[in-house]
Amino acid sequence: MNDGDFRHIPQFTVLRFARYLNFLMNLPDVVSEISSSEMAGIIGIKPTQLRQDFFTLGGFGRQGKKYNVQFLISRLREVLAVTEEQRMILIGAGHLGQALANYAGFERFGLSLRGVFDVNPRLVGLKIRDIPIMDLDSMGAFIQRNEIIIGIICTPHDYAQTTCDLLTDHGIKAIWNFSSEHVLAPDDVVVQNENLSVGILNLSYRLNNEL
Amino acid sequence: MNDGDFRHIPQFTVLRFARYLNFLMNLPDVVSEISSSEMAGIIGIKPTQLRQDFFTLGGFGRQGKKYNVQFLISRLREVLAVTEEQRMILIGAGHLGQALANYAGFERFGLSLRGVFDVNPRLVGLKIRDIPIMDLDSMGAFIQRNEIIIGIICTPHDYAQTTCDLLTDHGIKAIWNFSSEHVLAPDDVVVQNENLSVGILNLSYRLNNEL
DNA sequence: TCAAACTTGTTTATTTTATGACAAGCGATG
DNA sequence: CATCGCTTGTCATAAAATAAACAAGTTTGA
Repeated sequence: MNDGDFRHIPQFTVLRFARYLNFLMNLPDVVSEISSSEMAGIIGIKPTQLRQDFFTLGGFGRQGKKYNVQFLISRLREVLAVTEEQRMILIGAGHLGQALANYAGFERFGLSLRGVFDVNPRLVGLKIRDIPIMDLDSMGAFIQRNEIIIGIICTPHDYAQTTCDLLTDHGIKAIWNFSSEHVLAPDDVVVQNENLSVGILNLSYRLNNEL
Repeated sequence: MNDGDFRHIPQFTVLRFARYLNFLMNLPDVVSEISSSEMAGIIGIKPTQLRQDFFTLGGFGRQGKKYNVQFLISRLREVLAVTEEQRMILIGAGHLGQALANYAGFERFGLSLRGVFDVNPRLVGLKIRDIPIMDLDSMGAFIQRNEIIIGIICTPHDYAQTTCDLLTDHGIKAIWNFSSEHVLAPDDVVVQNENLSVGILNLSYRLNNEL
């Protein structure tokens, strides 16, 4: 119902888009359409917020009719830019690093983990799901040869910023940081800090204040 | 400088409190005081936001003087309710579950993981850092005997809601959910959904739109 | 002692996000 | 065909979060 298709998408709407996409992709195949209130109820938000979110994408859906699940999925993949393959590497093959490398759930978004790097010589040479663990010194060449654009940091916190610098020096454009240290990067690099302690501390606060 | 000490704390301020606390606890011992601009610069926010956040806690700090690191830490621990031990269990000993169980980083907040549960008989009986992996059937009794208040869900997404229900049925008051399914719980239970895909999808969006 | 360069506390304004209200459209039922 | 109950699109308003501005205090050094 609108023309330009270019409306500003609020920051928080993007986060919800990710949740919507996840939810829709987990849905059984037999579900071909869904209403805003059904979906919002399960996700735990208000239907009007969901419709407002979709409104920023321009008019799809028609009044009186539910949303088509497959169309929603493809539209959201488009917006979130996960229609084509994006290659990743991971640095730090500790417990969390290994767990993420073993997790195959990102592949359905076209996110492909190509290599794991560590400084521990006892880990170098091993494989995780056919993904080789390599020495950190070989990272630069690997990034260029394999057109890697996303780096995942799973090092101890005191190596996080150094690792981040190393990644950006070698041309990485997106960093997903799981260490407990907030890392900073140049303006042309996107950083997503995912400090797990924040989640549990927030839970602790809410446990003692909301109830 | 204020009296009642009771001001509303915005939701997002709480999340930043968690980041502040993390940052301060990672600091070397020799750093005994810090200014809002130093701290904000490293964390990647504006100094005025940091001061505004602390303002909600009532007046501490004095004009002209930097913040005392130890005082900040203890005040933040107080607000986030991590001054005393809180006991946790974890359900689902897959890769991510094992990684979290191996991660000792939460203990410094008094968060103590007491048991891991799984349905896989090949895992039951093993230990992770002295934490026993037990059969899911024994969970209810374990919760009551050990005064567990936090449950961590690391199951596949199609078992997440069932696990959540099981936990709440046995009196768990806080749930930290790492599955890709958003789980819902009764009003007297706090849920923190930590779907990892949201982070990477947000990163993908920003990579393709902010740059 | 005085001034300059810092610091934080607090209020006010701006921006961003969430909610509410309602028109408009579809589909089934009688 | 008319109506009732459902649906989404859209705009206006309310609420929340962020940023700016500045007063007021401390420290340092000339």
